[in-house]
This record gives sequence, C-alpha cells and structure tokens, in this order.
Amino acid sequence: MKLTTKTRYGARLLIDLAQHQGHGVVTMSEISTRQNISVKYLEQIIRPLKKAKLVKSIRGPKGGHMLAKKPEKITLGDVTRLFEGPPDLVDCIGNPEKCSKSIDCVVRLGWQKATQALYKELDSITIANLLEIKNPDL
Amino acid sequence: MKLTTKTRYGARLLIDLAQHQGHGVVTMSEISTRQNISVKYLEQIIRPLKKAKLVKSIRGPKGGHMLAKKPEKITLGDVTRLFEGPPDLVDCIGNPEKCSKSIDCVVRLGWQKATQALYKELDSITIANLLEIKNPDL
DNA sequence: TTATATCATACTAAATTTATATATATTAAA
DNA sequence: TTTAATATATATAAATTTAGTATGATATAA
Repeated sequence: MKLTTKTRYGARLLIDLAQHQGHGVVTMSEISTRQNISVKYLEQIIRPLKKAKLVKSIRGPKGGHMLAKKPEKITLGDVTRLFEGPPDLVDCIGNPEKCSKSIDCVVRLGWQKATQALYKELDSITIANLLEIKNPDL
Repeated sequence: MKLTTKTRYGARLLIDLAQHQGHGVVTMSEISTRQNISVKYLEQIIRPLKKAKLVKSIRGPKGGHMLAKKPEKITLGDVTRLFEGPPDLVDCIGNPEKCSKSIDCVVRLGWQKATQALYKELDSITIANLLEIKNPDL
C-alpha cells in the first residue's frame, strides 16, 4: 500500500509552487530542476491539478504556473484523491457489485473505517502546514 | 492506493477460519469453495499467516488449518502489515536515503502522520469485531 | 502403503506504473 | 507578424508489480 509517484510528485509540485509563487509564476523547467522530475512527467501530473482547480497557468512566453488557492486551503487529501482514484482501499466499497462475495464480505466495513481514518488525517494536513514544519520561524 | 488481493484474501481466510474453527480444522478446499479463491493461491496466502503465528496447520489426511490466536487478538493491522510490506505510504519514511530529496521533502512527515492514523484504525479492528458486525445477535 | 492433505518453489500472463516521445496550440515580445 | 518560449494532448514503451498457475515434494492417518 504505497502511494504512486504521481501523488508524491504532485504534492512536491504544489509545495514548490507555494514556496516560489511570491515571485510570480513558476515554470515547469524550474520545478523540474529543483525537484529532479522530468518536465514531460510534470506536465502529466499538473493536468489533474489544474482540472481540480488547485493550480492555474499562464501560457506563452513569461508564462508559468501558480497555486489557484491559498496553501491553507489545499490538503494532502486533495492530492491523494486526485491521483489514487476512488478513496477506497478495496473496490467493493464503492462498487458492491464488483465483489461476488460483497454481501458476506464482513471485512468490507473494516476497510471502509480504515479508509475514512486515513483520509480524515490527510484532509487535516495542508500545504501551509507542511511549509510551517519546514520553516518553523516563518 | 488499494490493498493487494493478498491482503483482502488473507483477511477473508482468517474470517473463514474463525467462522468454522469450532468444528475442528478447516481444509484449503473448503475455504476455496466458500471464498471462491483457488487452493493454490490460498496456499501462497496462508504461508505468511502461519509464519506470523496467526494460523496453525495439521498436515496429512484429516489435516487442515485453524487460527493460532483468538479472533479477538487478530487485527486487520496484523494482516495488512504482513502483505503490504513496510507500513509506509512512501519509501523515504523508512529509508531516507532512498529519496534524493528526503531532507527537503517536507511532505514526508505528512505522509507519516497519515500512515499512523491508518494503522491505528486497522489495529483497532479485530476479526471478532467483524464477525460481530455480521452476526449482531451473537 | 496409499490416499489426502499441506508445503515450497518456479514460472507466466496481465495489469499497472513510470516514464519518454512526438506533435499541436497559445501567446507575449521582438 | 514572426519568433520563441511556454503549455497541452496523445501515443508509445520500458520496467515493475500483481495475480495466478504449474509442478513436485513432504507429512501422516487410515
């Protein structure tokens, strides 16, 4: 049960934007250099973030990206939901018909409770929180 | 972020044993029939469960399997840890050297907190709990 | 000694993840 | 209006992981 790289890179991308958006937009190649992730892969990752209105972009020369919300309003839950698919540890929670045993599957509610606990925690952690941890004096 | 089938099947295996251990040992083929999982795949799944002392077995004719502990003493956390590898959503929590950015990776502590919340919940759910949910009258 | 069951390892196919490559569209500045 | 810097979109490929099968060995009650 690991996060995909897209989720982890997505979080790093948002944090990178938060750290540098004071100086205007941030280009992909800047993020690529700082985070050591290829521009092409970052482009794939930023698309869902834009669709989810977490990031906005300006095209053309001098263009780039910035957060669409305050860092206080973006949580790890937002990013995780976006890249990890439906927030269920098992399919049958969202789609009972997928599991032939779902009626008998007494484990179902257990996984569901755990999933909820996980997302409750993820939803409580904002990008701003994480930056505070890094720079406790700010 | 889904559980592997091994984890889910492992949990169902334990529950199946809990439900039927009153009548003596349970064979793989019985579980296979009830849970609709091939005997060969169940054999792969039960091995870690035996190593972890959650299940014990008797070989030969009339042999079979049974829980090695009371259902009250076995949690979903036990099963999940067994099959999902180290309880970290990202590698760098357990092995900071794996991530070139781990020192800067301010997300690290966030994922760690979420992981802890998840396992805290999983550790609180026992096989006995799950059976109670299924048979609220017992 | 034979039938029945578990135990162990090797192998394979499918799915998913993690990218890279190629081509297109937009737009600010020269 | 041209150019160059940038974003956008789709296709493809390599690597890894997952899920499951196959084969054979081992133990033991009858």
